Amino acid sequence: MIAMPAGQDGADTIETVRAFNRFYTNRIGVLDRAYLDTPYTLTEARVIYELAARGSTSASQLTEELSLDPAYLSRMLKAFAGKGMVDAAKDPADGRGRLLSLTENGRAVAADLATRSRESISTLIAPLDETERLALGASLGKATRLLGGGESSPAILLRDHRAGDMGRVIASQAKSYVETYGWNAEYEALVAEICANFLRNFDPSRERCWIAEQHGDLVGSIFLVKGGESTAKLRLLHVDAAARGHGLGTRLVTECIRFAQEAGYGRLELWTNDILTAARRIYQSAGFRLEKEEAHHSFGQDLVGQIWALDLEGWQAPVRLPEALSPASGTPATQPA
Amino acid sequence: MIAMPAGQDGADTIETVRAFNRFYTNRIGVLDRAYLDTPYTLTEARVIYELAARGSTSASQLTEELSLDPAYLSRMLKAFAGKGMVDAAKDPADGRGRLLSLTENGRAVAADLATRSRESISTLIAPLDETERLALGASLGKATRLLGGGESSPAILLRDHRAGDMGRVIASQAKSYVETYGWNAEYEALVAEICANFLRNFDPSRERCWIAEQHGDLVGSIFLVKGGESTAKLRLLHVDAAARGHGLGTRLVTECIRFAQEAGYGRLELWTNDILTAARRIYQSAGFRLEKEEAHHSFGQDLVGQIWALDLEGWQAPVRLPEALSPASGTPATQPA
DNA sequence: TAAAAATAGTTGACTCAGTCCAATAAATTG
DNA sequence: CAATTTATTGGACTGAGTCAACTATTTTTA
Repeated sequence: MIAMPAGQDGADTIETVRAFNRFYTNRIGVLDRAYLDTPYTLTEARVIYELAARGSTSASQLTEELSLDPAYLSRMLKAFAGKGMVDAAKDPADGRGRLLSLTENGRAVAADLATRSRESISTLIAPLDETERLALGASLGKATRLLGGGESSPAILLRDHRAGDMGRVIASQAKSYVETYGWNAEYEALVAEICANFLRNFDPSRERCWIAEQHGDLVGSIFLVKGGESTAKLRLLHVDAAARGHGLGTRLVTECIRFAQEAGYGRLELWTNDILTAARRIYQSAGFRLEKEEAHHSFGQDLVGQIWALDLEGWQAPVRLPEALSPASGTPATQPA
Repeated sequence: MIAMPAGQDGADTIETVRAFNRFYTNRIGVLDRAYLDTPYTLTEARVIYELAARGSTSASQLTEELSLDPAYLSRMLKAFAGKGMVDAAKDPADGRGRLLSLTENGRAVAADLATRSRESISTLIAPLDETERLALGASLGKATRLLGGGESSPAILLRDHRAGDMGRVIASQAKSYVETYGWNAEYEALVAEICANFLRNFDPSRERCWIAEQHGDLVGSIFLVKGGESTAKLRLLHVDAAARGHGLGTRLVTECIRFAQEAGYGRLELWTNDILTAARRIYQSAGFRLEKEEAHHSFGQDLVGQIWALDLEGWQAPVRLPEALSPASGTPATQPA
């Protein structure tokens, strides 16, 4: 009746990758033979693409990047030069090397190849509907990034919440706290209640939720809700393990404080637990002071709850170098005594 | 402050696939040249793999599947036969064709190739931690399935809820109802409340949640909770668009009813809305009767709520052919008058 | 600073994976 | 039974990619 969880350990990953490899060589490899109906080989096309992508390069860089035989590449470039596709100028810095670049003509060929490549992929994904296309793009993008092919820029976007985001926040927080601290389902219930109340009573002018997204995945969040007369409450700060080390927590807290200030609140409060040291450091650096501590038993654990507060009057974001995230990097002046 | 949603339309998908293609040929293609340190070409290895995978085949099937030149394959098979790797028996059914199969020897070669392939991939994913490996497997698996390489078997598993599942349920339902029926955030709030209460008051002997998972994605869910003396409530039935057409809804409802019966309830109730016709059909086929209808304004819409009920005394699952899912497929005998 | 070693690229010679075309032989069709 | 189609094979070829040897520089080292 109830089946096993879909276990996928290391060995299983290998089999999945192997299956993908076979599938991909069968399906895509077909398109490569007489590359896209052009007089060029797949390898030639790769060289042309690489030349177009980098402004000008050396032959050795190309052999390196594309794992080509230097002799083979040399002949290929000679042929390209013969057709007026590439310019090979002496490298002024190094007499041995030559600087290669595409001519106008060569760039036209590159553009043509790119168009054909797009068309061929367009055919490939033709049977997919929009949702499936998005899923495919996300999957292959993620695979590329995981295998080290993507740019290293994290590109984390902050945006307002949309349909389904509360659920994603609940899921990511519950999973994280259960796995990291062994908290029980009570925590997921609490987060769900908070989120439900947020949606029910949401007042856009005085409340807000920030969703941090990276490549379409939710990687962090923070909420600001009314707490009383002129008091706002910061809630549910969370940064996913995968996105830590980029100052996202600080960024979220800063956004939140700034909005609270603009919305006219005088004081910002938050409740947290002492074991969440990373979060505490962020609060401290932002200027929060610890107001109260109290032991409690929740989420199946003995914990120490903490209430922190920040005076929003004249608050200014502490100056910190972007990406400088070591615990000591907060300027001491902004830390409470 | 607030950035654009990470828009990824059709054109964007194409670019992602192209980038992946380039990356993959550069990264993986390298491994292919002198295939895995064996005397075999990549193409030869593909043929060997295919022969190992199918018990016995014809040459024409291989050329078809791997897009090979028949002449080329013929020569290759001859060479394999010479080395005692393949057996080519006359096809009794068709005198023109021959049935190909690997010999003991050939199977040993296939096993060796598989091992080397696994090792090479193991190296490739060595820098990834466990979470990243799982993500890679999931991504490539999904890409394979999307592009039509996976087995068509849906393989939907039902299991109890785990940490984070409530969040996933909330997210998928909210997204789905907002997109399909234009419901507002009130609905997400309601689902979140229901889930929170479920977790808070969860009584494993009399309550239960089923999560339907396909390839690691949540594709459906259903809840059973206490409703009163001897009455149980069925809640939050949902089947994701991607998983419809496999009888999952019926399967979930059947599981739920069966559990309710075993748990000793006498009556099962549920609340739904008349616009959810697919769900209603499932309830009807299972034997539920419409007890009450009432117009209400919720989720930003004018809706008609319905209460359905089922007498659990002596209930038996209606007989239906597996995968026979057309609305009329429920046997009339089991449908309420 | 001169000799040795490494780097960047070129050229010649070669091979073998993969292609194209035609032939053969059995099976199917009209 | 002639005509056509399907399954496979053989001959002939080509050109992508490899290996080794060589020149021209630059860098290292003794």
